[in-house]
Amino acid sequence: MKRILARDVVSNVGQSITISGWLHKKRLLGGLNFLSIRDRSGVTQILVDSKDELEKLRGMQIGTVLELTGMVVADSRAPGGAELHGVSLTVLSPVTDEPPIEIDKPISHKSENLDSLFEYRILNIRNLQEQKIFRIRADMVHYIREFLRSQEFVEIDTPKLLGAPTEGGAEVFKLDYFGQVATLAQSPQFFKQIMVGAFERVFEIGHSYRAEPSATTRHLTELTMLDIEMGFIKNHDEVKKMVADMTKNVLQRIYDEHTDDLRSFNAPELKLTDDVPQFTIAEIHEMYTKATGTDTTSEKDLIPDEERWIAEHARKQLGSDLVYATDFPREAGKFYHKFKDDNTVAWADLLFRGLEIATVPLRENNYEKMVEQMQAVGIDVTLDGFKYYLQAFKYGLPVHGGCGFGIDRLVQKTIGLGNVKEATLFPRDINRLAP
RNA sequence: GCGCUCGUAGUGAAGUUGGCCUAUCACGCCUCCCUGUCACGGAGGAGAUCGCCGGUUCGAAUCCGGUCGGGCGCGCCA
Repeated sequence: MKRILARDVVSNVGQSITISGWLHKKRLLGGLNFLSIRDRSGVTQILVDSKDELEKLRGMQIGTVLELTGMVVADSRAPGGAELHGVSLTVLSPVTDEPPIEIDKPISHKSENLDSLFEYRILNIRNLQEQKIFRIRADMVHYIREFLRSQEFVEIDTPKLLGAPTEGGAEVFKLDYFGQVATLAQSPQFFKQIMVGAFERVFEIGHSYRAEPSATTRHLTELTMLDIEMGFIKNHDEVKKMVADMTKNVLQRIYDEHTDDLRSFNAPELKLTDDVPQFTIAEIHEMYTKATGTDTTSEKDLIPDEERWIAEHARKQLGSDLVYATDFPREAGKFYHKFKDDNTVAWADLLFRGLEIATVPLRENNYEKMVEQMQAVGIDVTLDGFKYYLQAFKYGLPVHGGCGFGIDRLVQKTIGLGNVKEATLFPRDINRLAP
């Protein structure tokens, strides 16, 4: 018999149907016994009226996989307006061990309980509220793809297994590769720039690996990045606008289409403006120093508290959850950045609710200048890690820029989760490699 | 990596100025009762060498040292 999903039960009133799913809840009242059966579309209530049928569930724990056939009866007292009566049930996969956590109850997201959250991830991901996080995440990624494709970006995949380390900066993971040293990619940086030479506009959604011993609420060792790169741009503003438009589009859609889900997480009200407010790093240092008395004017980057402060300012004074911090000082720049005449870098950070979610720089695209900037920081441009990269410049790259955008952080801040790991199915950090 | 903080049944918590702890509660689990539950309700029961090692003491969940692990903040972060 054809399987009917939970969401379609109510449209089969008067019919005998078969459903299958996981035993989600037993509420045994004696002569009146209710079961909740979970499938991918939701939960169906079953009224078990036969003692023999109920007896098949003796010793069966939550999570037991069942198939049930019964008559759909409309009843306003049933969740969803209908339930199954007169069921006969078959145990497809018995579960006799008591699950270590309660799947049908709210799962604690208190920071001190996060270890248990990830330790029992296999089971708590069956919790309906927990699932919402990852359904929201899946849709946000889907919206990002739709937006970028509508702007004629081509999706690419680039290798995560690389040779000797190149970019420097963040620590890289090294591993044995048939006797030679390989590293895990910290970003698709070089490859996406190379691909500008083919498609002008490219993006990749993939994993990046960083061996930084960071123990914070915003770091993972394996993270999901959206990398965008676009060529033939007039100026830095054009890239910032593209990234801002994409972000606003995705946020607005998720708020429109998951309104109830976001409310169930007490997600903050979404505040967007036509133009994302912008402040230079120097301006933020000055404003922050004036407001708090802590002098940050000699910092090359924003300190975490400044990120929170400027976000608060943008939300309260300007009505925007998004804010750009622009014009990083020259000493913060890397060899592939485009430096400006005023001793700053054409590089902006996009902050969302107080957290850096994207870096949005302009690249140097002139071959000679690129080689010069590389040699200035002691790079041997004949190494494999650089010579192929440089070919793209030697044989013609237009002015280009893009962004590295943290998907995990975007989801975290959209929902209002305290730790980026909560927005990740199976987070990887300094101590956790499983599950 | 540094600082602060936490570690008690399967889960979440209380107890932590040493003795009233033979360790308390809630949920879950087991047995039974219950005909409209939806965090069902009721009665009873099982389940913890209080992270680990060592020390102080007549006596340690509680104090001290070490160790492992978690969390938060900072640093680091193309």
